[in-house]
Amino acid sequence: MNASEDPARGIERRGLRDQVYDLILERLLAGTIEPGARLSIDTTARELAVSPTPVREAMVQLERTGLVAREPLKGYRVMEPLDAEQLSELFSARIMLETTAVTMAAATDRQWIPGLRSLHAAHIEAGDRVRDAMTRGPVPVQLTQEYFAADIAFHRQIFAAAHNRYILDMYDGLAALTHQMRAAALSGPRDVSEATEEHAAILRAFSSEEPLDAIDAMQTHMQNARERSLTAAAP
Amino acid sequence: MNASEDPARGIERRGLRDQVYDLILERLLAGTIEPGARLSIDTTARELAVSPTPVREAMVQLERTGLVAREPLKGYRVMEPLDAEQLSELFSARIMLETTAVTMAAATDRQWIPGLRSLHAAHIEAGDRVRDAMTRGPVPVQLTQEYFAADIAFHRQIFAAAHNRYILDMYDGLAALTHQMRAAALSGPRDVSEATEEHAAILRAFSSEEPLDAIDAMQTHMQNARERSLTAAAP
DNA sequence: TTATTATCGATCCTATAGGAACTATGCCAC
DNA sequence: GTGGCATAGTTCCTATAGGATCGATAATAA
Repeated sequence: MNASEDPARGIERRGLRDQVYDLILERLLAGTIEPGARLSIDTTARELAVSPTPVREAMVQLERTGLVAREPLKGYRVMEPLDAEQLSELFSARIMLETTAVTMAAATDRQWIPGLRSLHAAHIEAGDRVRDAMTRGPVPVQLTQEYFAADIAFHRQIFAAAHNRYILDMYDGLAALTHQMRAAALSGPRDVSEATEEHAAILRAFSSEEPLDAIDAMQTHMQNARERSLTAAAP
Repeated sequence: MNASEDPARGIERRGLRDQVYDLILERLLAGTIEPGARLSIDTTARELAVSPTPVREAMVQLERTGLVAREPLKGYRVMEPLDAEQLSELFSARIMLETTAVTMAAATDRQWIPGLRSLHAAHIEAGDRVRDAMTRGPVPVQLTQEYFAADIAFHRQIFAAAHNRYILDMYDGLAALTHQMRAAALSGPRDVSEATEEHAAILRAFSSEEPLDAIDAMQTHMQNARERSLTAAAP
């Protein structure tokens, strides 16, 4: 209605479309909506107290993430979780992207490495909180969300350092699916420990005098991550 | 209005959104709209005799192609043509994708090669028509459009043979920019001859007993294409 | 003459209403 | 009992109208 009611919100100026997009994306990544369920346009609009138009725009944008599917004249549906074949293709695509990004990033002046180090520290802290919560029962959704966000931020920093906007966009396009996949694959505290340690190895290689070693470290990380997800997906 | 007027169109069922998307994309790729010009929502809606809502949805979808940019509360603009840095990044991204796709495709059973051969023949025919038109003055827009479409179809077949939907989506996401870039770089009949010959080399390698040679052929093609675009962009 | 401010026009953004299509339920015929 | 058909409900899709914002022009003051 009156978006300028709160002057403290400053220069949001994003329009309703992006806010609706963030809200629905948050719901989808939380996994509370069952796969295959229909995402009604105006039901969602009523729930969020907006008109269907911005919801419709957000849905178009959500198609790009691969989390929802559109059937013309039938509406939107929540995508089913990835099967084994899709999982394999997703990892192949990620390996291609990450390998290229690491190679490009290793050829730069590496001024961005302090930033990567702090992101790594944040990832470790989030991992500690998750492992700590694991000892006391089911892990709250918000903790795992923060953990995955920190993980993605670490990888994304490497892509940003590669200085290629198109490859960065490709990674962002896969980020939502990767997040969803990992949420389904996170099985125990060992996954967290292994992931943070592999990240540390990548960081060490970048900081060393042989930054090209980061390529091998990243490929090791990817292969281990693939195995971790496969063992979790096929019980 | 009444989309069911023609019963022979069968089960299109695409809704207005995709039709509007195709129309605007066609206009953008034709290059008749000057860069930086504003794409008014309801002006476009009036021109196409539809309501602003499907136009708005098509615009969201067009953002993904990189041909239009959105400024919240200010509308959409036609993107400026790619500068040298963006051009370099685009080629780096394409080389990554094409190299990976060729490697994957070479490892398959290669039943798709007859299809690639016919696409190559169509590409040659379209190239002949363009070169023929070049001798008689300015080339009609439709001919160059068909030529680029045949070129993209050739590459896309290789991506389809790689059997990775995510990498295929990445290629599709770059296709519009590639098309636009090539339209600005097409300078003379030599470009057409070289491109078709390089495609022929890729096809020969795929058909040979050493399909992995197609990787080298593709990389040669990419590097030559990069040089052709650079010489055309910097007169 | 220059800088600031107020006003006007155009456009985007949002909300509401009506028509069209799809899904599901119930009925009838075989 | 089963298959086909008609009808009702729900939802998507499109169109129109009103409020808010941005950019530009013109007028005024220094």
